[in-house]
Amino acid sequence: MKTKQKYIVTSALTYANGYTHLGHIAGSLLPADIYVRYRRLNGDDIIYVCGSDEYGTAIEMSAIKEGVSPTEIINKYHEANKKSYADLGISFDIYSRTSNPSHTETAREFFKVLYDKGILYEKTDQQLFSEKENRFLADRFIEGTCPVCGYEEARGDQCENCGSSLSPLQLINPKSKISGDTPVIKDSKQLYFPLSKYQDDLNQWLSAKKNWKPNVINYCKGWFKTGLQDRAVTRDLDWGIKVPIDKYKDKVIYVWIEAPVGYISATKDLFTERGEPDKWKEYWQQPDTKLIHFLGKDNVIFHAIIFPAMLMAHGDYVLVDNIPANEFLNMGGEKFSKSKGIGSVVKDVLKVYEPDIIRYAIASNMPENKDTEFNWEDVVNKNNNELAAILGNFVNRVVVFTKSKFDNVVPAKHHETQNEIFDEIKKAADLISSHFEKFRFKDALTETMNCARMANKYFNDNEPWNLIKNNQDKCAGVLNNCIQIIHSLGILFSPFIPFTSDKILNVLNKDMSVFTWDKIGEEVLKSGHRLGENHILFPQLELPKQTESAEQNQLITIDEFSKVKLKTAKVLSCEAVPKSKKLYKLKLKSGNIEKQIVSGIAEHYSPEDLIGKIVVIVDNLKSAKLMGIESQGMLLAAKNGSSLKIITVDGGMTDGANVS
RNA sequence: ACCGGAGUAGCUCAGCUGGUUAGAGCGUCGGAAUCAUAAUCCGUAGGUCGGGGGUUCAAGUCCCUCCUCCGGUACCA
Repeated sequence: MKTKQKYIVTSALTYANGYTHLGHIAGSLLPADIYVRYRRLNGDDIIYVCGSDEYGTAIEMSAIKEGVSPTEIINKYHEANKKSYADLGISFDIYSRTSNPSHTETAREFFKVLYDKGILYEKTDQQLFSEKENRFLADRFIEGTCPVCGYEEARGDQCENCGSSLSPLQLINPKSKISGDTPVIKDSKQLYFPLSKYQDDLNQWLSAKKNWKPNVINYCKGWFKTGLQDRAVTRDLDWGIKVPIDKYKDKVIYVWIEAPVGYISATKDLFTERGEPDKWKEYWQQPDTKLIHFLGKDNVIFHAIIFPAMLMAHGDYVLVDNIPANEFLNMGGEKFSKSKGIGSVVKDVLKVYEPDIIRYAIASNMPENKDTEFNWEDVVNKNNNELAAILGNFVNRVVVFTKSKFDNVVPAKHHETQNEIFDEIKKAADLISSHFEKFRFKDALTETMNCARMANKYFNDNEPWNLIKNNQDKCAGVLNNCIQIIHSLGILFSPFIPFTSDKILNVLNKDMSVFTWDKIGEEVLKSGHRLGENHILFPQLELPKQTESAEQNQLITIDEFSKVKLKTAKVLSCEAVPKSKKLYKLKLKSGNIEKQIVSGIAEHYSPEDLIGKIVVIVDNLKSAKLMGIESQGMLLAAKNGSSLKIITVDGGMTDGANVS
C-alpha cells in the first residue's frame, strides 16, 4: 500500500503580548484552518500546529510596565488567545506554547547541535549596560537625546521625532527607561549564525520552488541581491531560554531563532499527548513531508530564509514546502493594531457575531494578493445577502417544503427528475479542489457559494410548488435531489464555516459517516429518512449602532479641525447631472474664485431653489470626479434620515468669507 | 535611503507566462416567480485599468519615470 502524503501545517506563532486581532486571523490562522479542514475531508495525513510565542523584550517590557512578572503576562494572553481560536473554530491539532519545558529542551538541543557542529561563531560588540540594574539594556529599554534633531525622548532604535534610525550608542545622554539609570558602554560577546554562508544554498533551494507566490520569491531574491547578513543568535536578556553552553550561560537564545523551533516542539507535545512520543519524527524527519507555513507578509524573511537556513545547518529536518504568505487586512483604511480599535480583537468581535460569519467575511475578502479592507457593514451585508439569502435560504426553503408536503421525510426518487445537477456540483467540487491546491481561498469560496446558487436555481427551475399540484412523484424526486444537495453543500462549506456544517447535519438528522469530499454530489440520504428539526442558519443582522457612536465619539483637536477650510459661496448656476438621480452640478463663486461642485442634493432641492443662495463649502477638499464630472469641493448640508437641508448663513454675508 | 508589493466599475476584489468587445460579488435599475429568513432566479447599466513616456501587429499585463499606500532592512519582536 502506498504511504500517504504527510503534511505539517503551521500558523505563525502568536506573540503572547496582547489579544489576537482579526489581522492575525486573516493572515495566518484562517487560511491555514481552511486548508487543513479541506485536506482532512480528503483523508490526508495532516497535522496542524501552532502556539504562543512567549519570550523576548516586548513581553519583558510589558511586564515591567504593568508591574507584573512576564509569566503573568504570557499566561493571561496564552489562555485568552487559545480560547479565541477555539471559539472561532480554528482546528489545531495542538496549540502549544514556547514556555513549555519541552520547548526549552528542544530549543536548547537545537542550538547546541549548531554550536557543536562549529557553525556558530563568537563576536564582540558594544552594548549599553546598567550597573544599577546589573543588566544589558535592549534598544527599546533606552531613551536619550537624538543626535540628529535634538529630540530628548528618542528611543534606542529610532527617533520618533525626525525618523532617523539610530543605534543606542549614538544617543546623547542615554538613560534606562526602567530605572532612569545612565548606562555605561560595555563589551559583550555574542554568538552569530553565519547566514551569509547559506545564501547560495538558499538561493538554489528557492529557485526550485516553482509554485510559490511570486511576491514571496521576489522578496527573497531581493535579499540575496543585497546579500544576507550574519545574525546574532544570543541576547543579553533575562526573559528567554538560556543558552545551553557554559561559556554563555548568562545569555538567552534570540527569540526569533528559538520561536520557529516551537513548531517542532509543539509537534512533539502533540504526539506525547497522543502517547506516541517518537511519532513526531515521522513528520519532521521524513524528507517527503510537506511543511507549509501560513503567515503574514511581515514574517516572510524568518520563514523563508532564516529558519530554513537554520534547518539546513542542523541537517535533520525537512524544509518548508510552501509559504502562502498573505498581505494585511486593514480596517477602515487603517491597519490593525493592538493599541487601537477595540472592535478588532477577536474575543470582542465574537461577542457580537457568530464565528462562522466572521470566518466567511474574512475568507471572502482575504488579503491573498494585496492589503484588503474590512468593515462591519461588509460583515452584515455578507451575512444577509449571501449566507442568509443564498445558502441559508436554500436549506430553509427545502426543509420547510419537505416538512409541509412530505411529512419531514426524504421523499422517493423519481426517474424523470434531472440529475445533471449532481454532475455540475461534482465539477464545481473539482474546481474548488484545484483552488485549494493553489491556496486560492477566495476563489474557492466564490465557487462554493456558486454551488448554493446552482442549488437555488435548480429549485426555481423545477418549480416544486407547481409540481406538487400536478405531478407529486416528480416533485418528490426534485426534493429528494435538493436534500442530497444540502448534504453536499454541508461538506463544501465546512472548511469555511464548520459550525454551520454541523447545524446542517443536525437539520438533516445525519451523522458524519459520509461527510467526506468524495461524497460531494452523491446521493447519501435514503428515501424515508426522517429529517431533524429545522433551524434558521443565519438570522438577518442589523449594523450595530455601536459602530456609529464610536465614530461620533472620536474626538479631534482644534488643529485637526483647522485643516478644513470652510468658506461661504454663492450659487451661480445649478443643473442636474444626466443619468443621475441625486447629483447636481453647481457653479459657485467664493470671493474671486469660481468653483464647480457636484453635490448629491437633487432629491431635496430644485435648481431654482438654490441659485443665488449663500451656502457653506469645504474649500480645500481634494477634487474628485463624480459621474465623470469634476467636483472641486463639497457643499455642506444637514441630513437626518431622508430629510436634507443645506447649510446657509444667517443673512447679510458675502461669498468668500471664512467659516470657522 | 534601499529592497519587495499594491494602486482596475459606486463599494470590496479577480485578471496565470502580453492576444478576441477588461471580469465577479455587493449596491443600482428592470423583469420572472411566490416554496422560502421580502429570501430566489434572469437581465441592464457602470471602467481612457494612479499620472506621463516608451517597446510591440497587439499592454491592465513588459520597460522608464513620477505620485500615493503597505511591508521589510536598524541586535523591535
